[in-house]
Amino acid sequence: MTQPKLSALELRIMNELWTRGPCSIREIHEAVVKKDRPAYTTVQTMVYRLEVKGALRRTRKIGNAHVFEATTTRESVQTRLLKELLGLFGGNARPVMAHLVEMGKISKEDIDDAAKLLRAQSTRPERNAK
Amino acid sequence: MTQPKLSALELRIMNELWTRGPCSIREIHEAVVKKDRPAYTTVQTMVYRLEVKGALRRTRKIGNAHVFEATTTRESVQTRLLKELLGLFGGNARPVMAHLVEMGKISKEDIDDAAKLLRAQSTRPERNAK
DNA sequence: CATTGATTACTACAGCTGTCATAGGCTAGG
DNA sequence: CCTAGCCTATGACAGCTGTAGTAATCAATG
Repeated sequence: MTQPKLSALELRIMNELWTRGPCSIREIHEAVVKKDRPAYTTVQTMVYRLEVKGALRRTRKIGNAHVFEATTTRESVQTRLLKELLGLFGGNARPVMAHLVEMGKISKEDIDDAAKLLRAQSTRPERNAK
Repeated sequence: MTQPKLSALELRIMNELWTRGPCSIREIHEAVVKKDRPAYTTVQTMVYRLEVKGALRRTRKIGNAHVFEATTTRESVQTRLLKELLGLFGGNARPVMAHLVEMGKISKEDIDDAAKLLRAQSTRPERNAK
């Protein structure tokens, strides 16, 4: 795997980069701090670790501050997470969907949409399954 | 939260208890060892920690061996995991389903089934959503 | 150029996870 | 009753996460 597995807080940080585009530690901190309150240097540490893991990189400087940008896509990370979850659900998507419905997280439109996607895909080249 | 949050290996162990019912450490170990190979005492340690966390308990002894049984349900743990994942997906189930389709993990039947569940539910008392 | 305020770079550390070894206790077989 | 073997109870430890303090640096301002 190219993907080095990210922790919860690391994910929160990556989320900011994914939604806002490249930003400084200050910006990430301010965004993240709304939900919870890690100190500035805590965010900084995490960013450094993400850099070491290769999930982001420094692009340029503004003043003496670095600007960071994601080098992994949200998609790929989400896919990996979902795979992991599926494993814990016995590899079967059905209980996942059942839970989503049960939790009131799925609307009719969501389902129609998924059905549409599925149809579109089945007429398409082989997707892996396993 | 009553749920103390379980790690990957802890989940694997709970899975055995959930599917097989009460069993001894030896049995859990033998089941878990097929996939990977943690030593017997590694499983033992995990079981003890799960006991401390209150996710399982000792029910009786066979010879000098204890028999353990889950005290949390698979459902509740799955729900919690899914909530966590949803958070990382921005609280929205749609990208989750899209990914599942994309990964070839969802069949037409799965979708129909979910739709059925949804209909059944919508005629039913208020489920939380939010 | 000297001061000040922000930013970086580095260090530290505690709790959780996964990993197991070891020592001692108990059961079953002879 | 004694011994072999399984099981339990503990202890240890390294790596990862989250947390943050501190010292050094840099840039801008007067």
